[in-house]
Amino acid sequence: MLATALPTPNATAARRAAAPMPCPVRNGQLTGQRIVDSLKLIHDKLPVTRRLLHAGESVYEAGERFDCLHVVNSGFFKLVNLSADGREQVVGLQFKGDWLGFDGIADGRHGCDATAMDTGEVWTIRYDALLSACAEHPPLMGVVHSAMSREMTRDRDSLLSICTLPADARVAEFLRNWAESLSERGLRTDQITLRMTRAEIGNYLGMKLETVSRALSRLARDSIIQFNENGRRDIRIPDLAVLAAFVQRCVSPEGATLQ
Amino acid sequence: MLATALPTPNATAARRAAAPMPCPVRNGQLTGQRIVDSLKLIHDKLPVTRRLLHAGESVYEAGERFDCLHVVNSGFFKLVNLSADGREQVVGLQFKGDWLGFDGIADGRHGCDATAMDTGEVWTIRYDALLSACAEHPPLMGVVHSAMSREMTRDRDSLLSICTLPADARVAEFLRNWAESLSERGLRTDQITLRMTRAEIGNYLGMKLETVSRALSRLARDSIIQFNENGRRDIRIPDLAVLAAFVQRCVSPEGATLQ
DNA sequence: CGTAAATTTGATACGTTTCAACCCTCGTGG
DNA sequence: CCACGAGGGTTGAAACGTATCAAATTTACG
Repeated sequence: MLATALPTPNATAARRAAAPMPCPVRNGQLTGQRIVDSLKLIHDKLPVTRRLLHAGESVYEAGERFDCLHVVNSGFFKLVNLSADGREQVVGLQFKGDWLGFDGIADGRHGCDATAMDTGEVWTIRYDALLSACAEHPPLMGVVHSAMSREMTRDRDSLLSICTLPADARVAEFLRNWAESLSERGLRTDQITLRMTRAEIGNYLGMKLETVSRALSRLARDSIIQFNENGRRDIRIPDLAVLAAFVQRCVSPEGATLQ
Repeated sequence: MLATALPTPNATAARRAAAPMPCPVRNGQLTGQRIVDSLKLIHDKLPVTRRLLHAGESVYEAGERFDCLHVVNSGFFKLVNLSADGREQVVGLQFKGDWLGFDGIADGRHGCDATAMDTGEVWTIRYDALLSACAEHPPLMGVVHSAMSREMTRDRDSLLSICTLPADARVAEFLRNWAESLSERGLRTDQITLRMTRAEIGNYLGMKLETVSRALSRLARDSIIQFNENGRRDIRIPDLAVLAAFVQRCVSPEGATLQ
């Protein structure tokens, strides 16, 4: 039993599972509505500057002075953390409705690079303007806090996966999360196009590119995913539940289907 | 070269290092002042409820309804993220001046357990009361945002270490960060007492307890740290620079002392 | 169309985990 | 007072999973 690594009694392991958990589809729809509503609120109440970026262009870079936050309106973006000695780590993937730049608030400088992964648009908002607007329009503050809070939760779930799942399961979880993000935004989840190289995926998941490649090959061999005819960047997920079940099987290799 | 795992050109690797980086001691003093000032502001402007906790007691648990945030006034606390299937992961260690509970804002429920590691006090603040107070007293909002932002930055630095450093260096970095936290709070850094078991440290760093034990033994053998006469929970760090140098040596095993 | 980049796959090396034994400390109760 | 047991820690040997190195193949793109 993995969880016994911590002395804390694990009688409460299923607490989180016990929390109200609406069905994924409905939750996706609710989340989708939240994203749409938030974007509308931002657009209506804030002085935003629209900015179009192409793949590889950066919204900001680590070390730059922090003045603005950005909301992703389309496309998707990676956050890369850099160490002084040149190590780099993808620490986040941001989709429509997600924010960029919170990490700069504390010390007035950005701590990460934010880079477009394909063509996309961000809405740029001066932080001081945001604060003024929030003062006049409190619900806006709720939107901002929720976005920060959600980002922390996502980062921690990501850390949990990295530290507790073997490579194959990590890749499966990654695909599942990606599909979930698409679902929340009202997009189809059976057909997903990764706009990241194996090296980027591997960096994000804490493994090497070859390991990602092998994991995907195994998932395909077991028919948990399929590659499209064209290239190997398009992945079909016949059944998300099967993908989730695979992750569970990696965690508890019992034959029994518990819960 | 590790960094070539990502296609992004790495010409900018030292950007972060190039950012203004005051000497550690002075930075510690500045941070210490910030912590003191923040706590004073919170205490003056907010209706706080003081709450004393003993080792093992929880401030809140995952799944509980979110109503309040908490500021650590003394002691230290761990944040443990739980998955539905029982995996658990220490995702944060919070010291004096740090906040607890941000992760609950987004969906109204806490996503982690927050547990006291020794006797300590938190100041509990109703979230709605905090919002009202911030509306009347804007600097307070800055304090809250900074705290959230800093927590995100710290989590990402932690992820960077976990994904890019070998076990020994991770343990060394952990000790260095711990000492840095103490330094920022005006405490002595040559003598630190870990109030965590090897299993907890290992979980936090993404390795097993035996690996932590071996890493500490090796650091001690190389005189980078020393164990105290009493027990092996008290660790002396003769020279923080040597500890930092050890981490660098793990990353770039060249004999040359670059920069 | 040709070249560079990305991907796959195999063989091997390496680091961490697993399993096991043993030690130490501390609190408890015979 | 000391025997005892529980929890934490250390260390060794072997097993395991992932990284590394090295092809060969496919894909992207000027």
